[in-house]
Amino acid sequence: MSTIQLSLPGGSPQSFPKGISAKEALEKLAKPVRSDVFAIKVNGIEKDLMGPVDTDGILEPLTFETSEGKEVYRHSSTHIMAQAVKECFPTAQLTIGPAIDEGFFYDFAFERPFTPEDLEKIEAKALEIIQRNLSVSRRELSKEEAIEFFKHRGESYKVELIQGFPEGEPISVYAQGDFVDLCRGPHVPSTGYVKAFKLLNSAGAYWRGDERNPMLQRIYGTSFPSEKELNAHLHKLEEIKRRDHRKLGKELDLFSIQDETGPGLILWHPKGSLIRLVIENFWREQHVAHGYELVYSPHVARLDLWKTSGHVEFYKENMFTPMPVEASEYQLKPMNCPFHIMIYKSHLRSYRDLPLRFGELGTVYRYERSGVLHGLMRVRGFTQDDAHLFCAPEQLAGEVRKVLKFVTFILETFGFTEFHMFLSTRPEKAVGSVEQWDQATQALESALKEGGYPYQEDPGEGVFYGPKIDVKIKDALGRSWQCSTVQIDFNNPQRFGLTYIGEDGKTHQPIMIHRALLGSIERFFGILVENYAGAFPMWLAPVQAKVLPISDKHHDYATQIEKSLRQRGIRVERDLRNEKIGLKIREAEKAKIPIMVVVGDREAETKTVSVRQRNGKNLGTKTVTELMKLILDEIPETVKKEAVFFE
RNA sequence: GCUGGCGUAGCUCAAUCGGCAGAGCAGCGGUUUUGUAAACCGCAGGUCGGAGGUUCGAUUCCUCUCGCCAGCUCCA
Repeated sequence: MSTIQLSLPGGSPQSFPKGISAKEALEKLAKPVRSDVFAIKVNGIEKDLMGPVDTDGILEPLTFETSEGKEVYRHSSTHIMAQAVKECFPTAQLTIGPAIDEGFFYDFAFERPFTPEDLEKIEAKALEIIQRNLSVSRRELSKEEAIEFFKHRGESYKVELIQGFPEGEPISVYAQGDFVDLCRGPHVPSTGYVKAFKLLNSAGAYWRGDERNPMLQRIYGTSFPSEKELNAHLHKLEEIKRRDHRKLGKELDLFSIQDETGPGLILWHPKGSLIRLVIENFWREQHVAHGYELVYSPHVARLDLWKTSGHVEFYKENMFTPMPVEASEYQLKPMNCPFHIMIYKSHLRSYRDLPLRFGELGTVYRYERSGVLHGLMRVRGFTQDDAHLFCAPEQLAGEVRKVLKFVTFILETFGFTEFHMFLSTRPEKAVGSVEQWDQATQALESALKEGGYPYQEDPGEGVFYGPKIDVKIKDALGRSWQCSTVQIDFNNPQRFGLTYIGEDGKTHQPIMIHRALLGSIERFFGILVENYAGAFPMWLAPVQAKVLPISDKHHDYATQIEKSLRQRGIRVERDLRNEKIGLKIREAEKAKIPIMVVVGDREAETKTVSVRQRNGKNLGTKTVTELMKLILDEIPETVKKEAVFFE
């Protein structure tokens, strides 16, 4: 019998008989083997723990702590769910069921949607299957055998999947009890390895994601190695619900979307508008300080403009229907770029003028299918914090570098400190030469590298007119949101015939950069609401302090305090209602006002105030000067007045 | 757009297996003059999302329609 050499990462190799199970080998190499190991990587390839090892190699045990391990665990979990569905509803057909970020799903072809009662039944059955601790085994079949096997079982979707597989390669199936599923694997050794299991919800999903295909019934679930971790996850889901900007937007009276107005169209109420105003003021000041020129453009324009820009050709499905005006047609703008281009074109430009940076908080309207609208996150009318930079090719990398620095500065001010950058390269359907793409992609890459930003490449995810960098931020709950985007465009300069006169006296074509930092003001605002759970930091809080007199004897003093704070530019309100202090505090607390200023006899006599924070902390007695300092100190320097400038 | 669920007072939610629709909070009027998350009493408030249909009678059953929610797809 031949032997093989196996080792742990960084460990010394030992000899084993060829075909030994990974588990046995591991038991000899690592003492003791952790009980939560349920799969293995052999030379970097994920394998079953019970499977044979045939080659020399390094064994890396997999647990739930690794992302690969998590995937295996959830994948096994979804098989358990699928088995439960088949046991409860034998006529349901299997389709696909992958692990996803925080759990798993499985799509079934079934004659009707699953009800919440069905889910309970399925979950109970799944727990029973876990109890049974069925061992999970792998088998390989030829393509023909596999087709025959699943045909026999009435699994026509599986047959369709297998028919799409390459010829000649063996096809693996996994079995646990009577349940057999087509699967690449690996899986946990037995169903009992899944400890905490929960089904979450069900909804329709198209076969292969195509709406022309039949609708399947998708069930979502999640699983963890312990009840404790599962509960923590369920709490997080509750927290997400609690922070939902649609709910908080109503409670805090920030905005509304009304049927009579139209879906996807936002009405900004005074408190929400105030926050927006603070955001926009900050944005404008910083743009001016960073060498941008602010512009304004109309909401509609001749359809011809959108033909020139290529939007009619490439973006039609997202545009509102054009409207006839006199002899021509006008289009509600889905983007701002053509206007900024027209401003560029209004003069003959010299290389000395470049780079030109036109910025605008430009409101655009896009037709979105009704089913995709979602609060402030996905709407039909929104304001982009847009800018278009026109530069010479050699300035490209430098401009991108500056934009990235600007992006992180702005987002950090809003309290986001974790960024993930993505570089998207040439898609299949693209304009421009491969050389142009390479050059632009290199400019983006070098800006990322020079800035020291780690990034991930998204091959083929660029826009048709050029490569781009997307920046995603992480919020307080660890969710990521894409806000900023920096896109290079060599298409539009060409379409619009943009030029500048170079040092050589000849005509050259500038390169355009489209960029947004916050993305959409509506969406970014929604993200802020959820990130802060409605408790905005001092500089954004629509009401920064509320003066609460104990009784109407103290109204004059309260009014006086209010006036002093207002004079220092603090956004302050007072509550002169004939109510007890407890109620006034409760309501100020619910409105998430950062500072409550309680004034009664004691304060009026000593010319002081009693200060309470919205977190319930009582800061005790302060002078008005101390109170003002307290509030103003909480406002970041960069948003106070002067903008910080950096190169 | 598609599949499923939902739509009752400003808000959060009851009820009616077809028979004049109910509570808390908010609002208004009064009493109370209050010390760090809800004082008390009273009043008012709804063509039950909209349009048709079935019925002696529809908020309830049926059809269509609008909107919302969860997904699919798409995306700032």
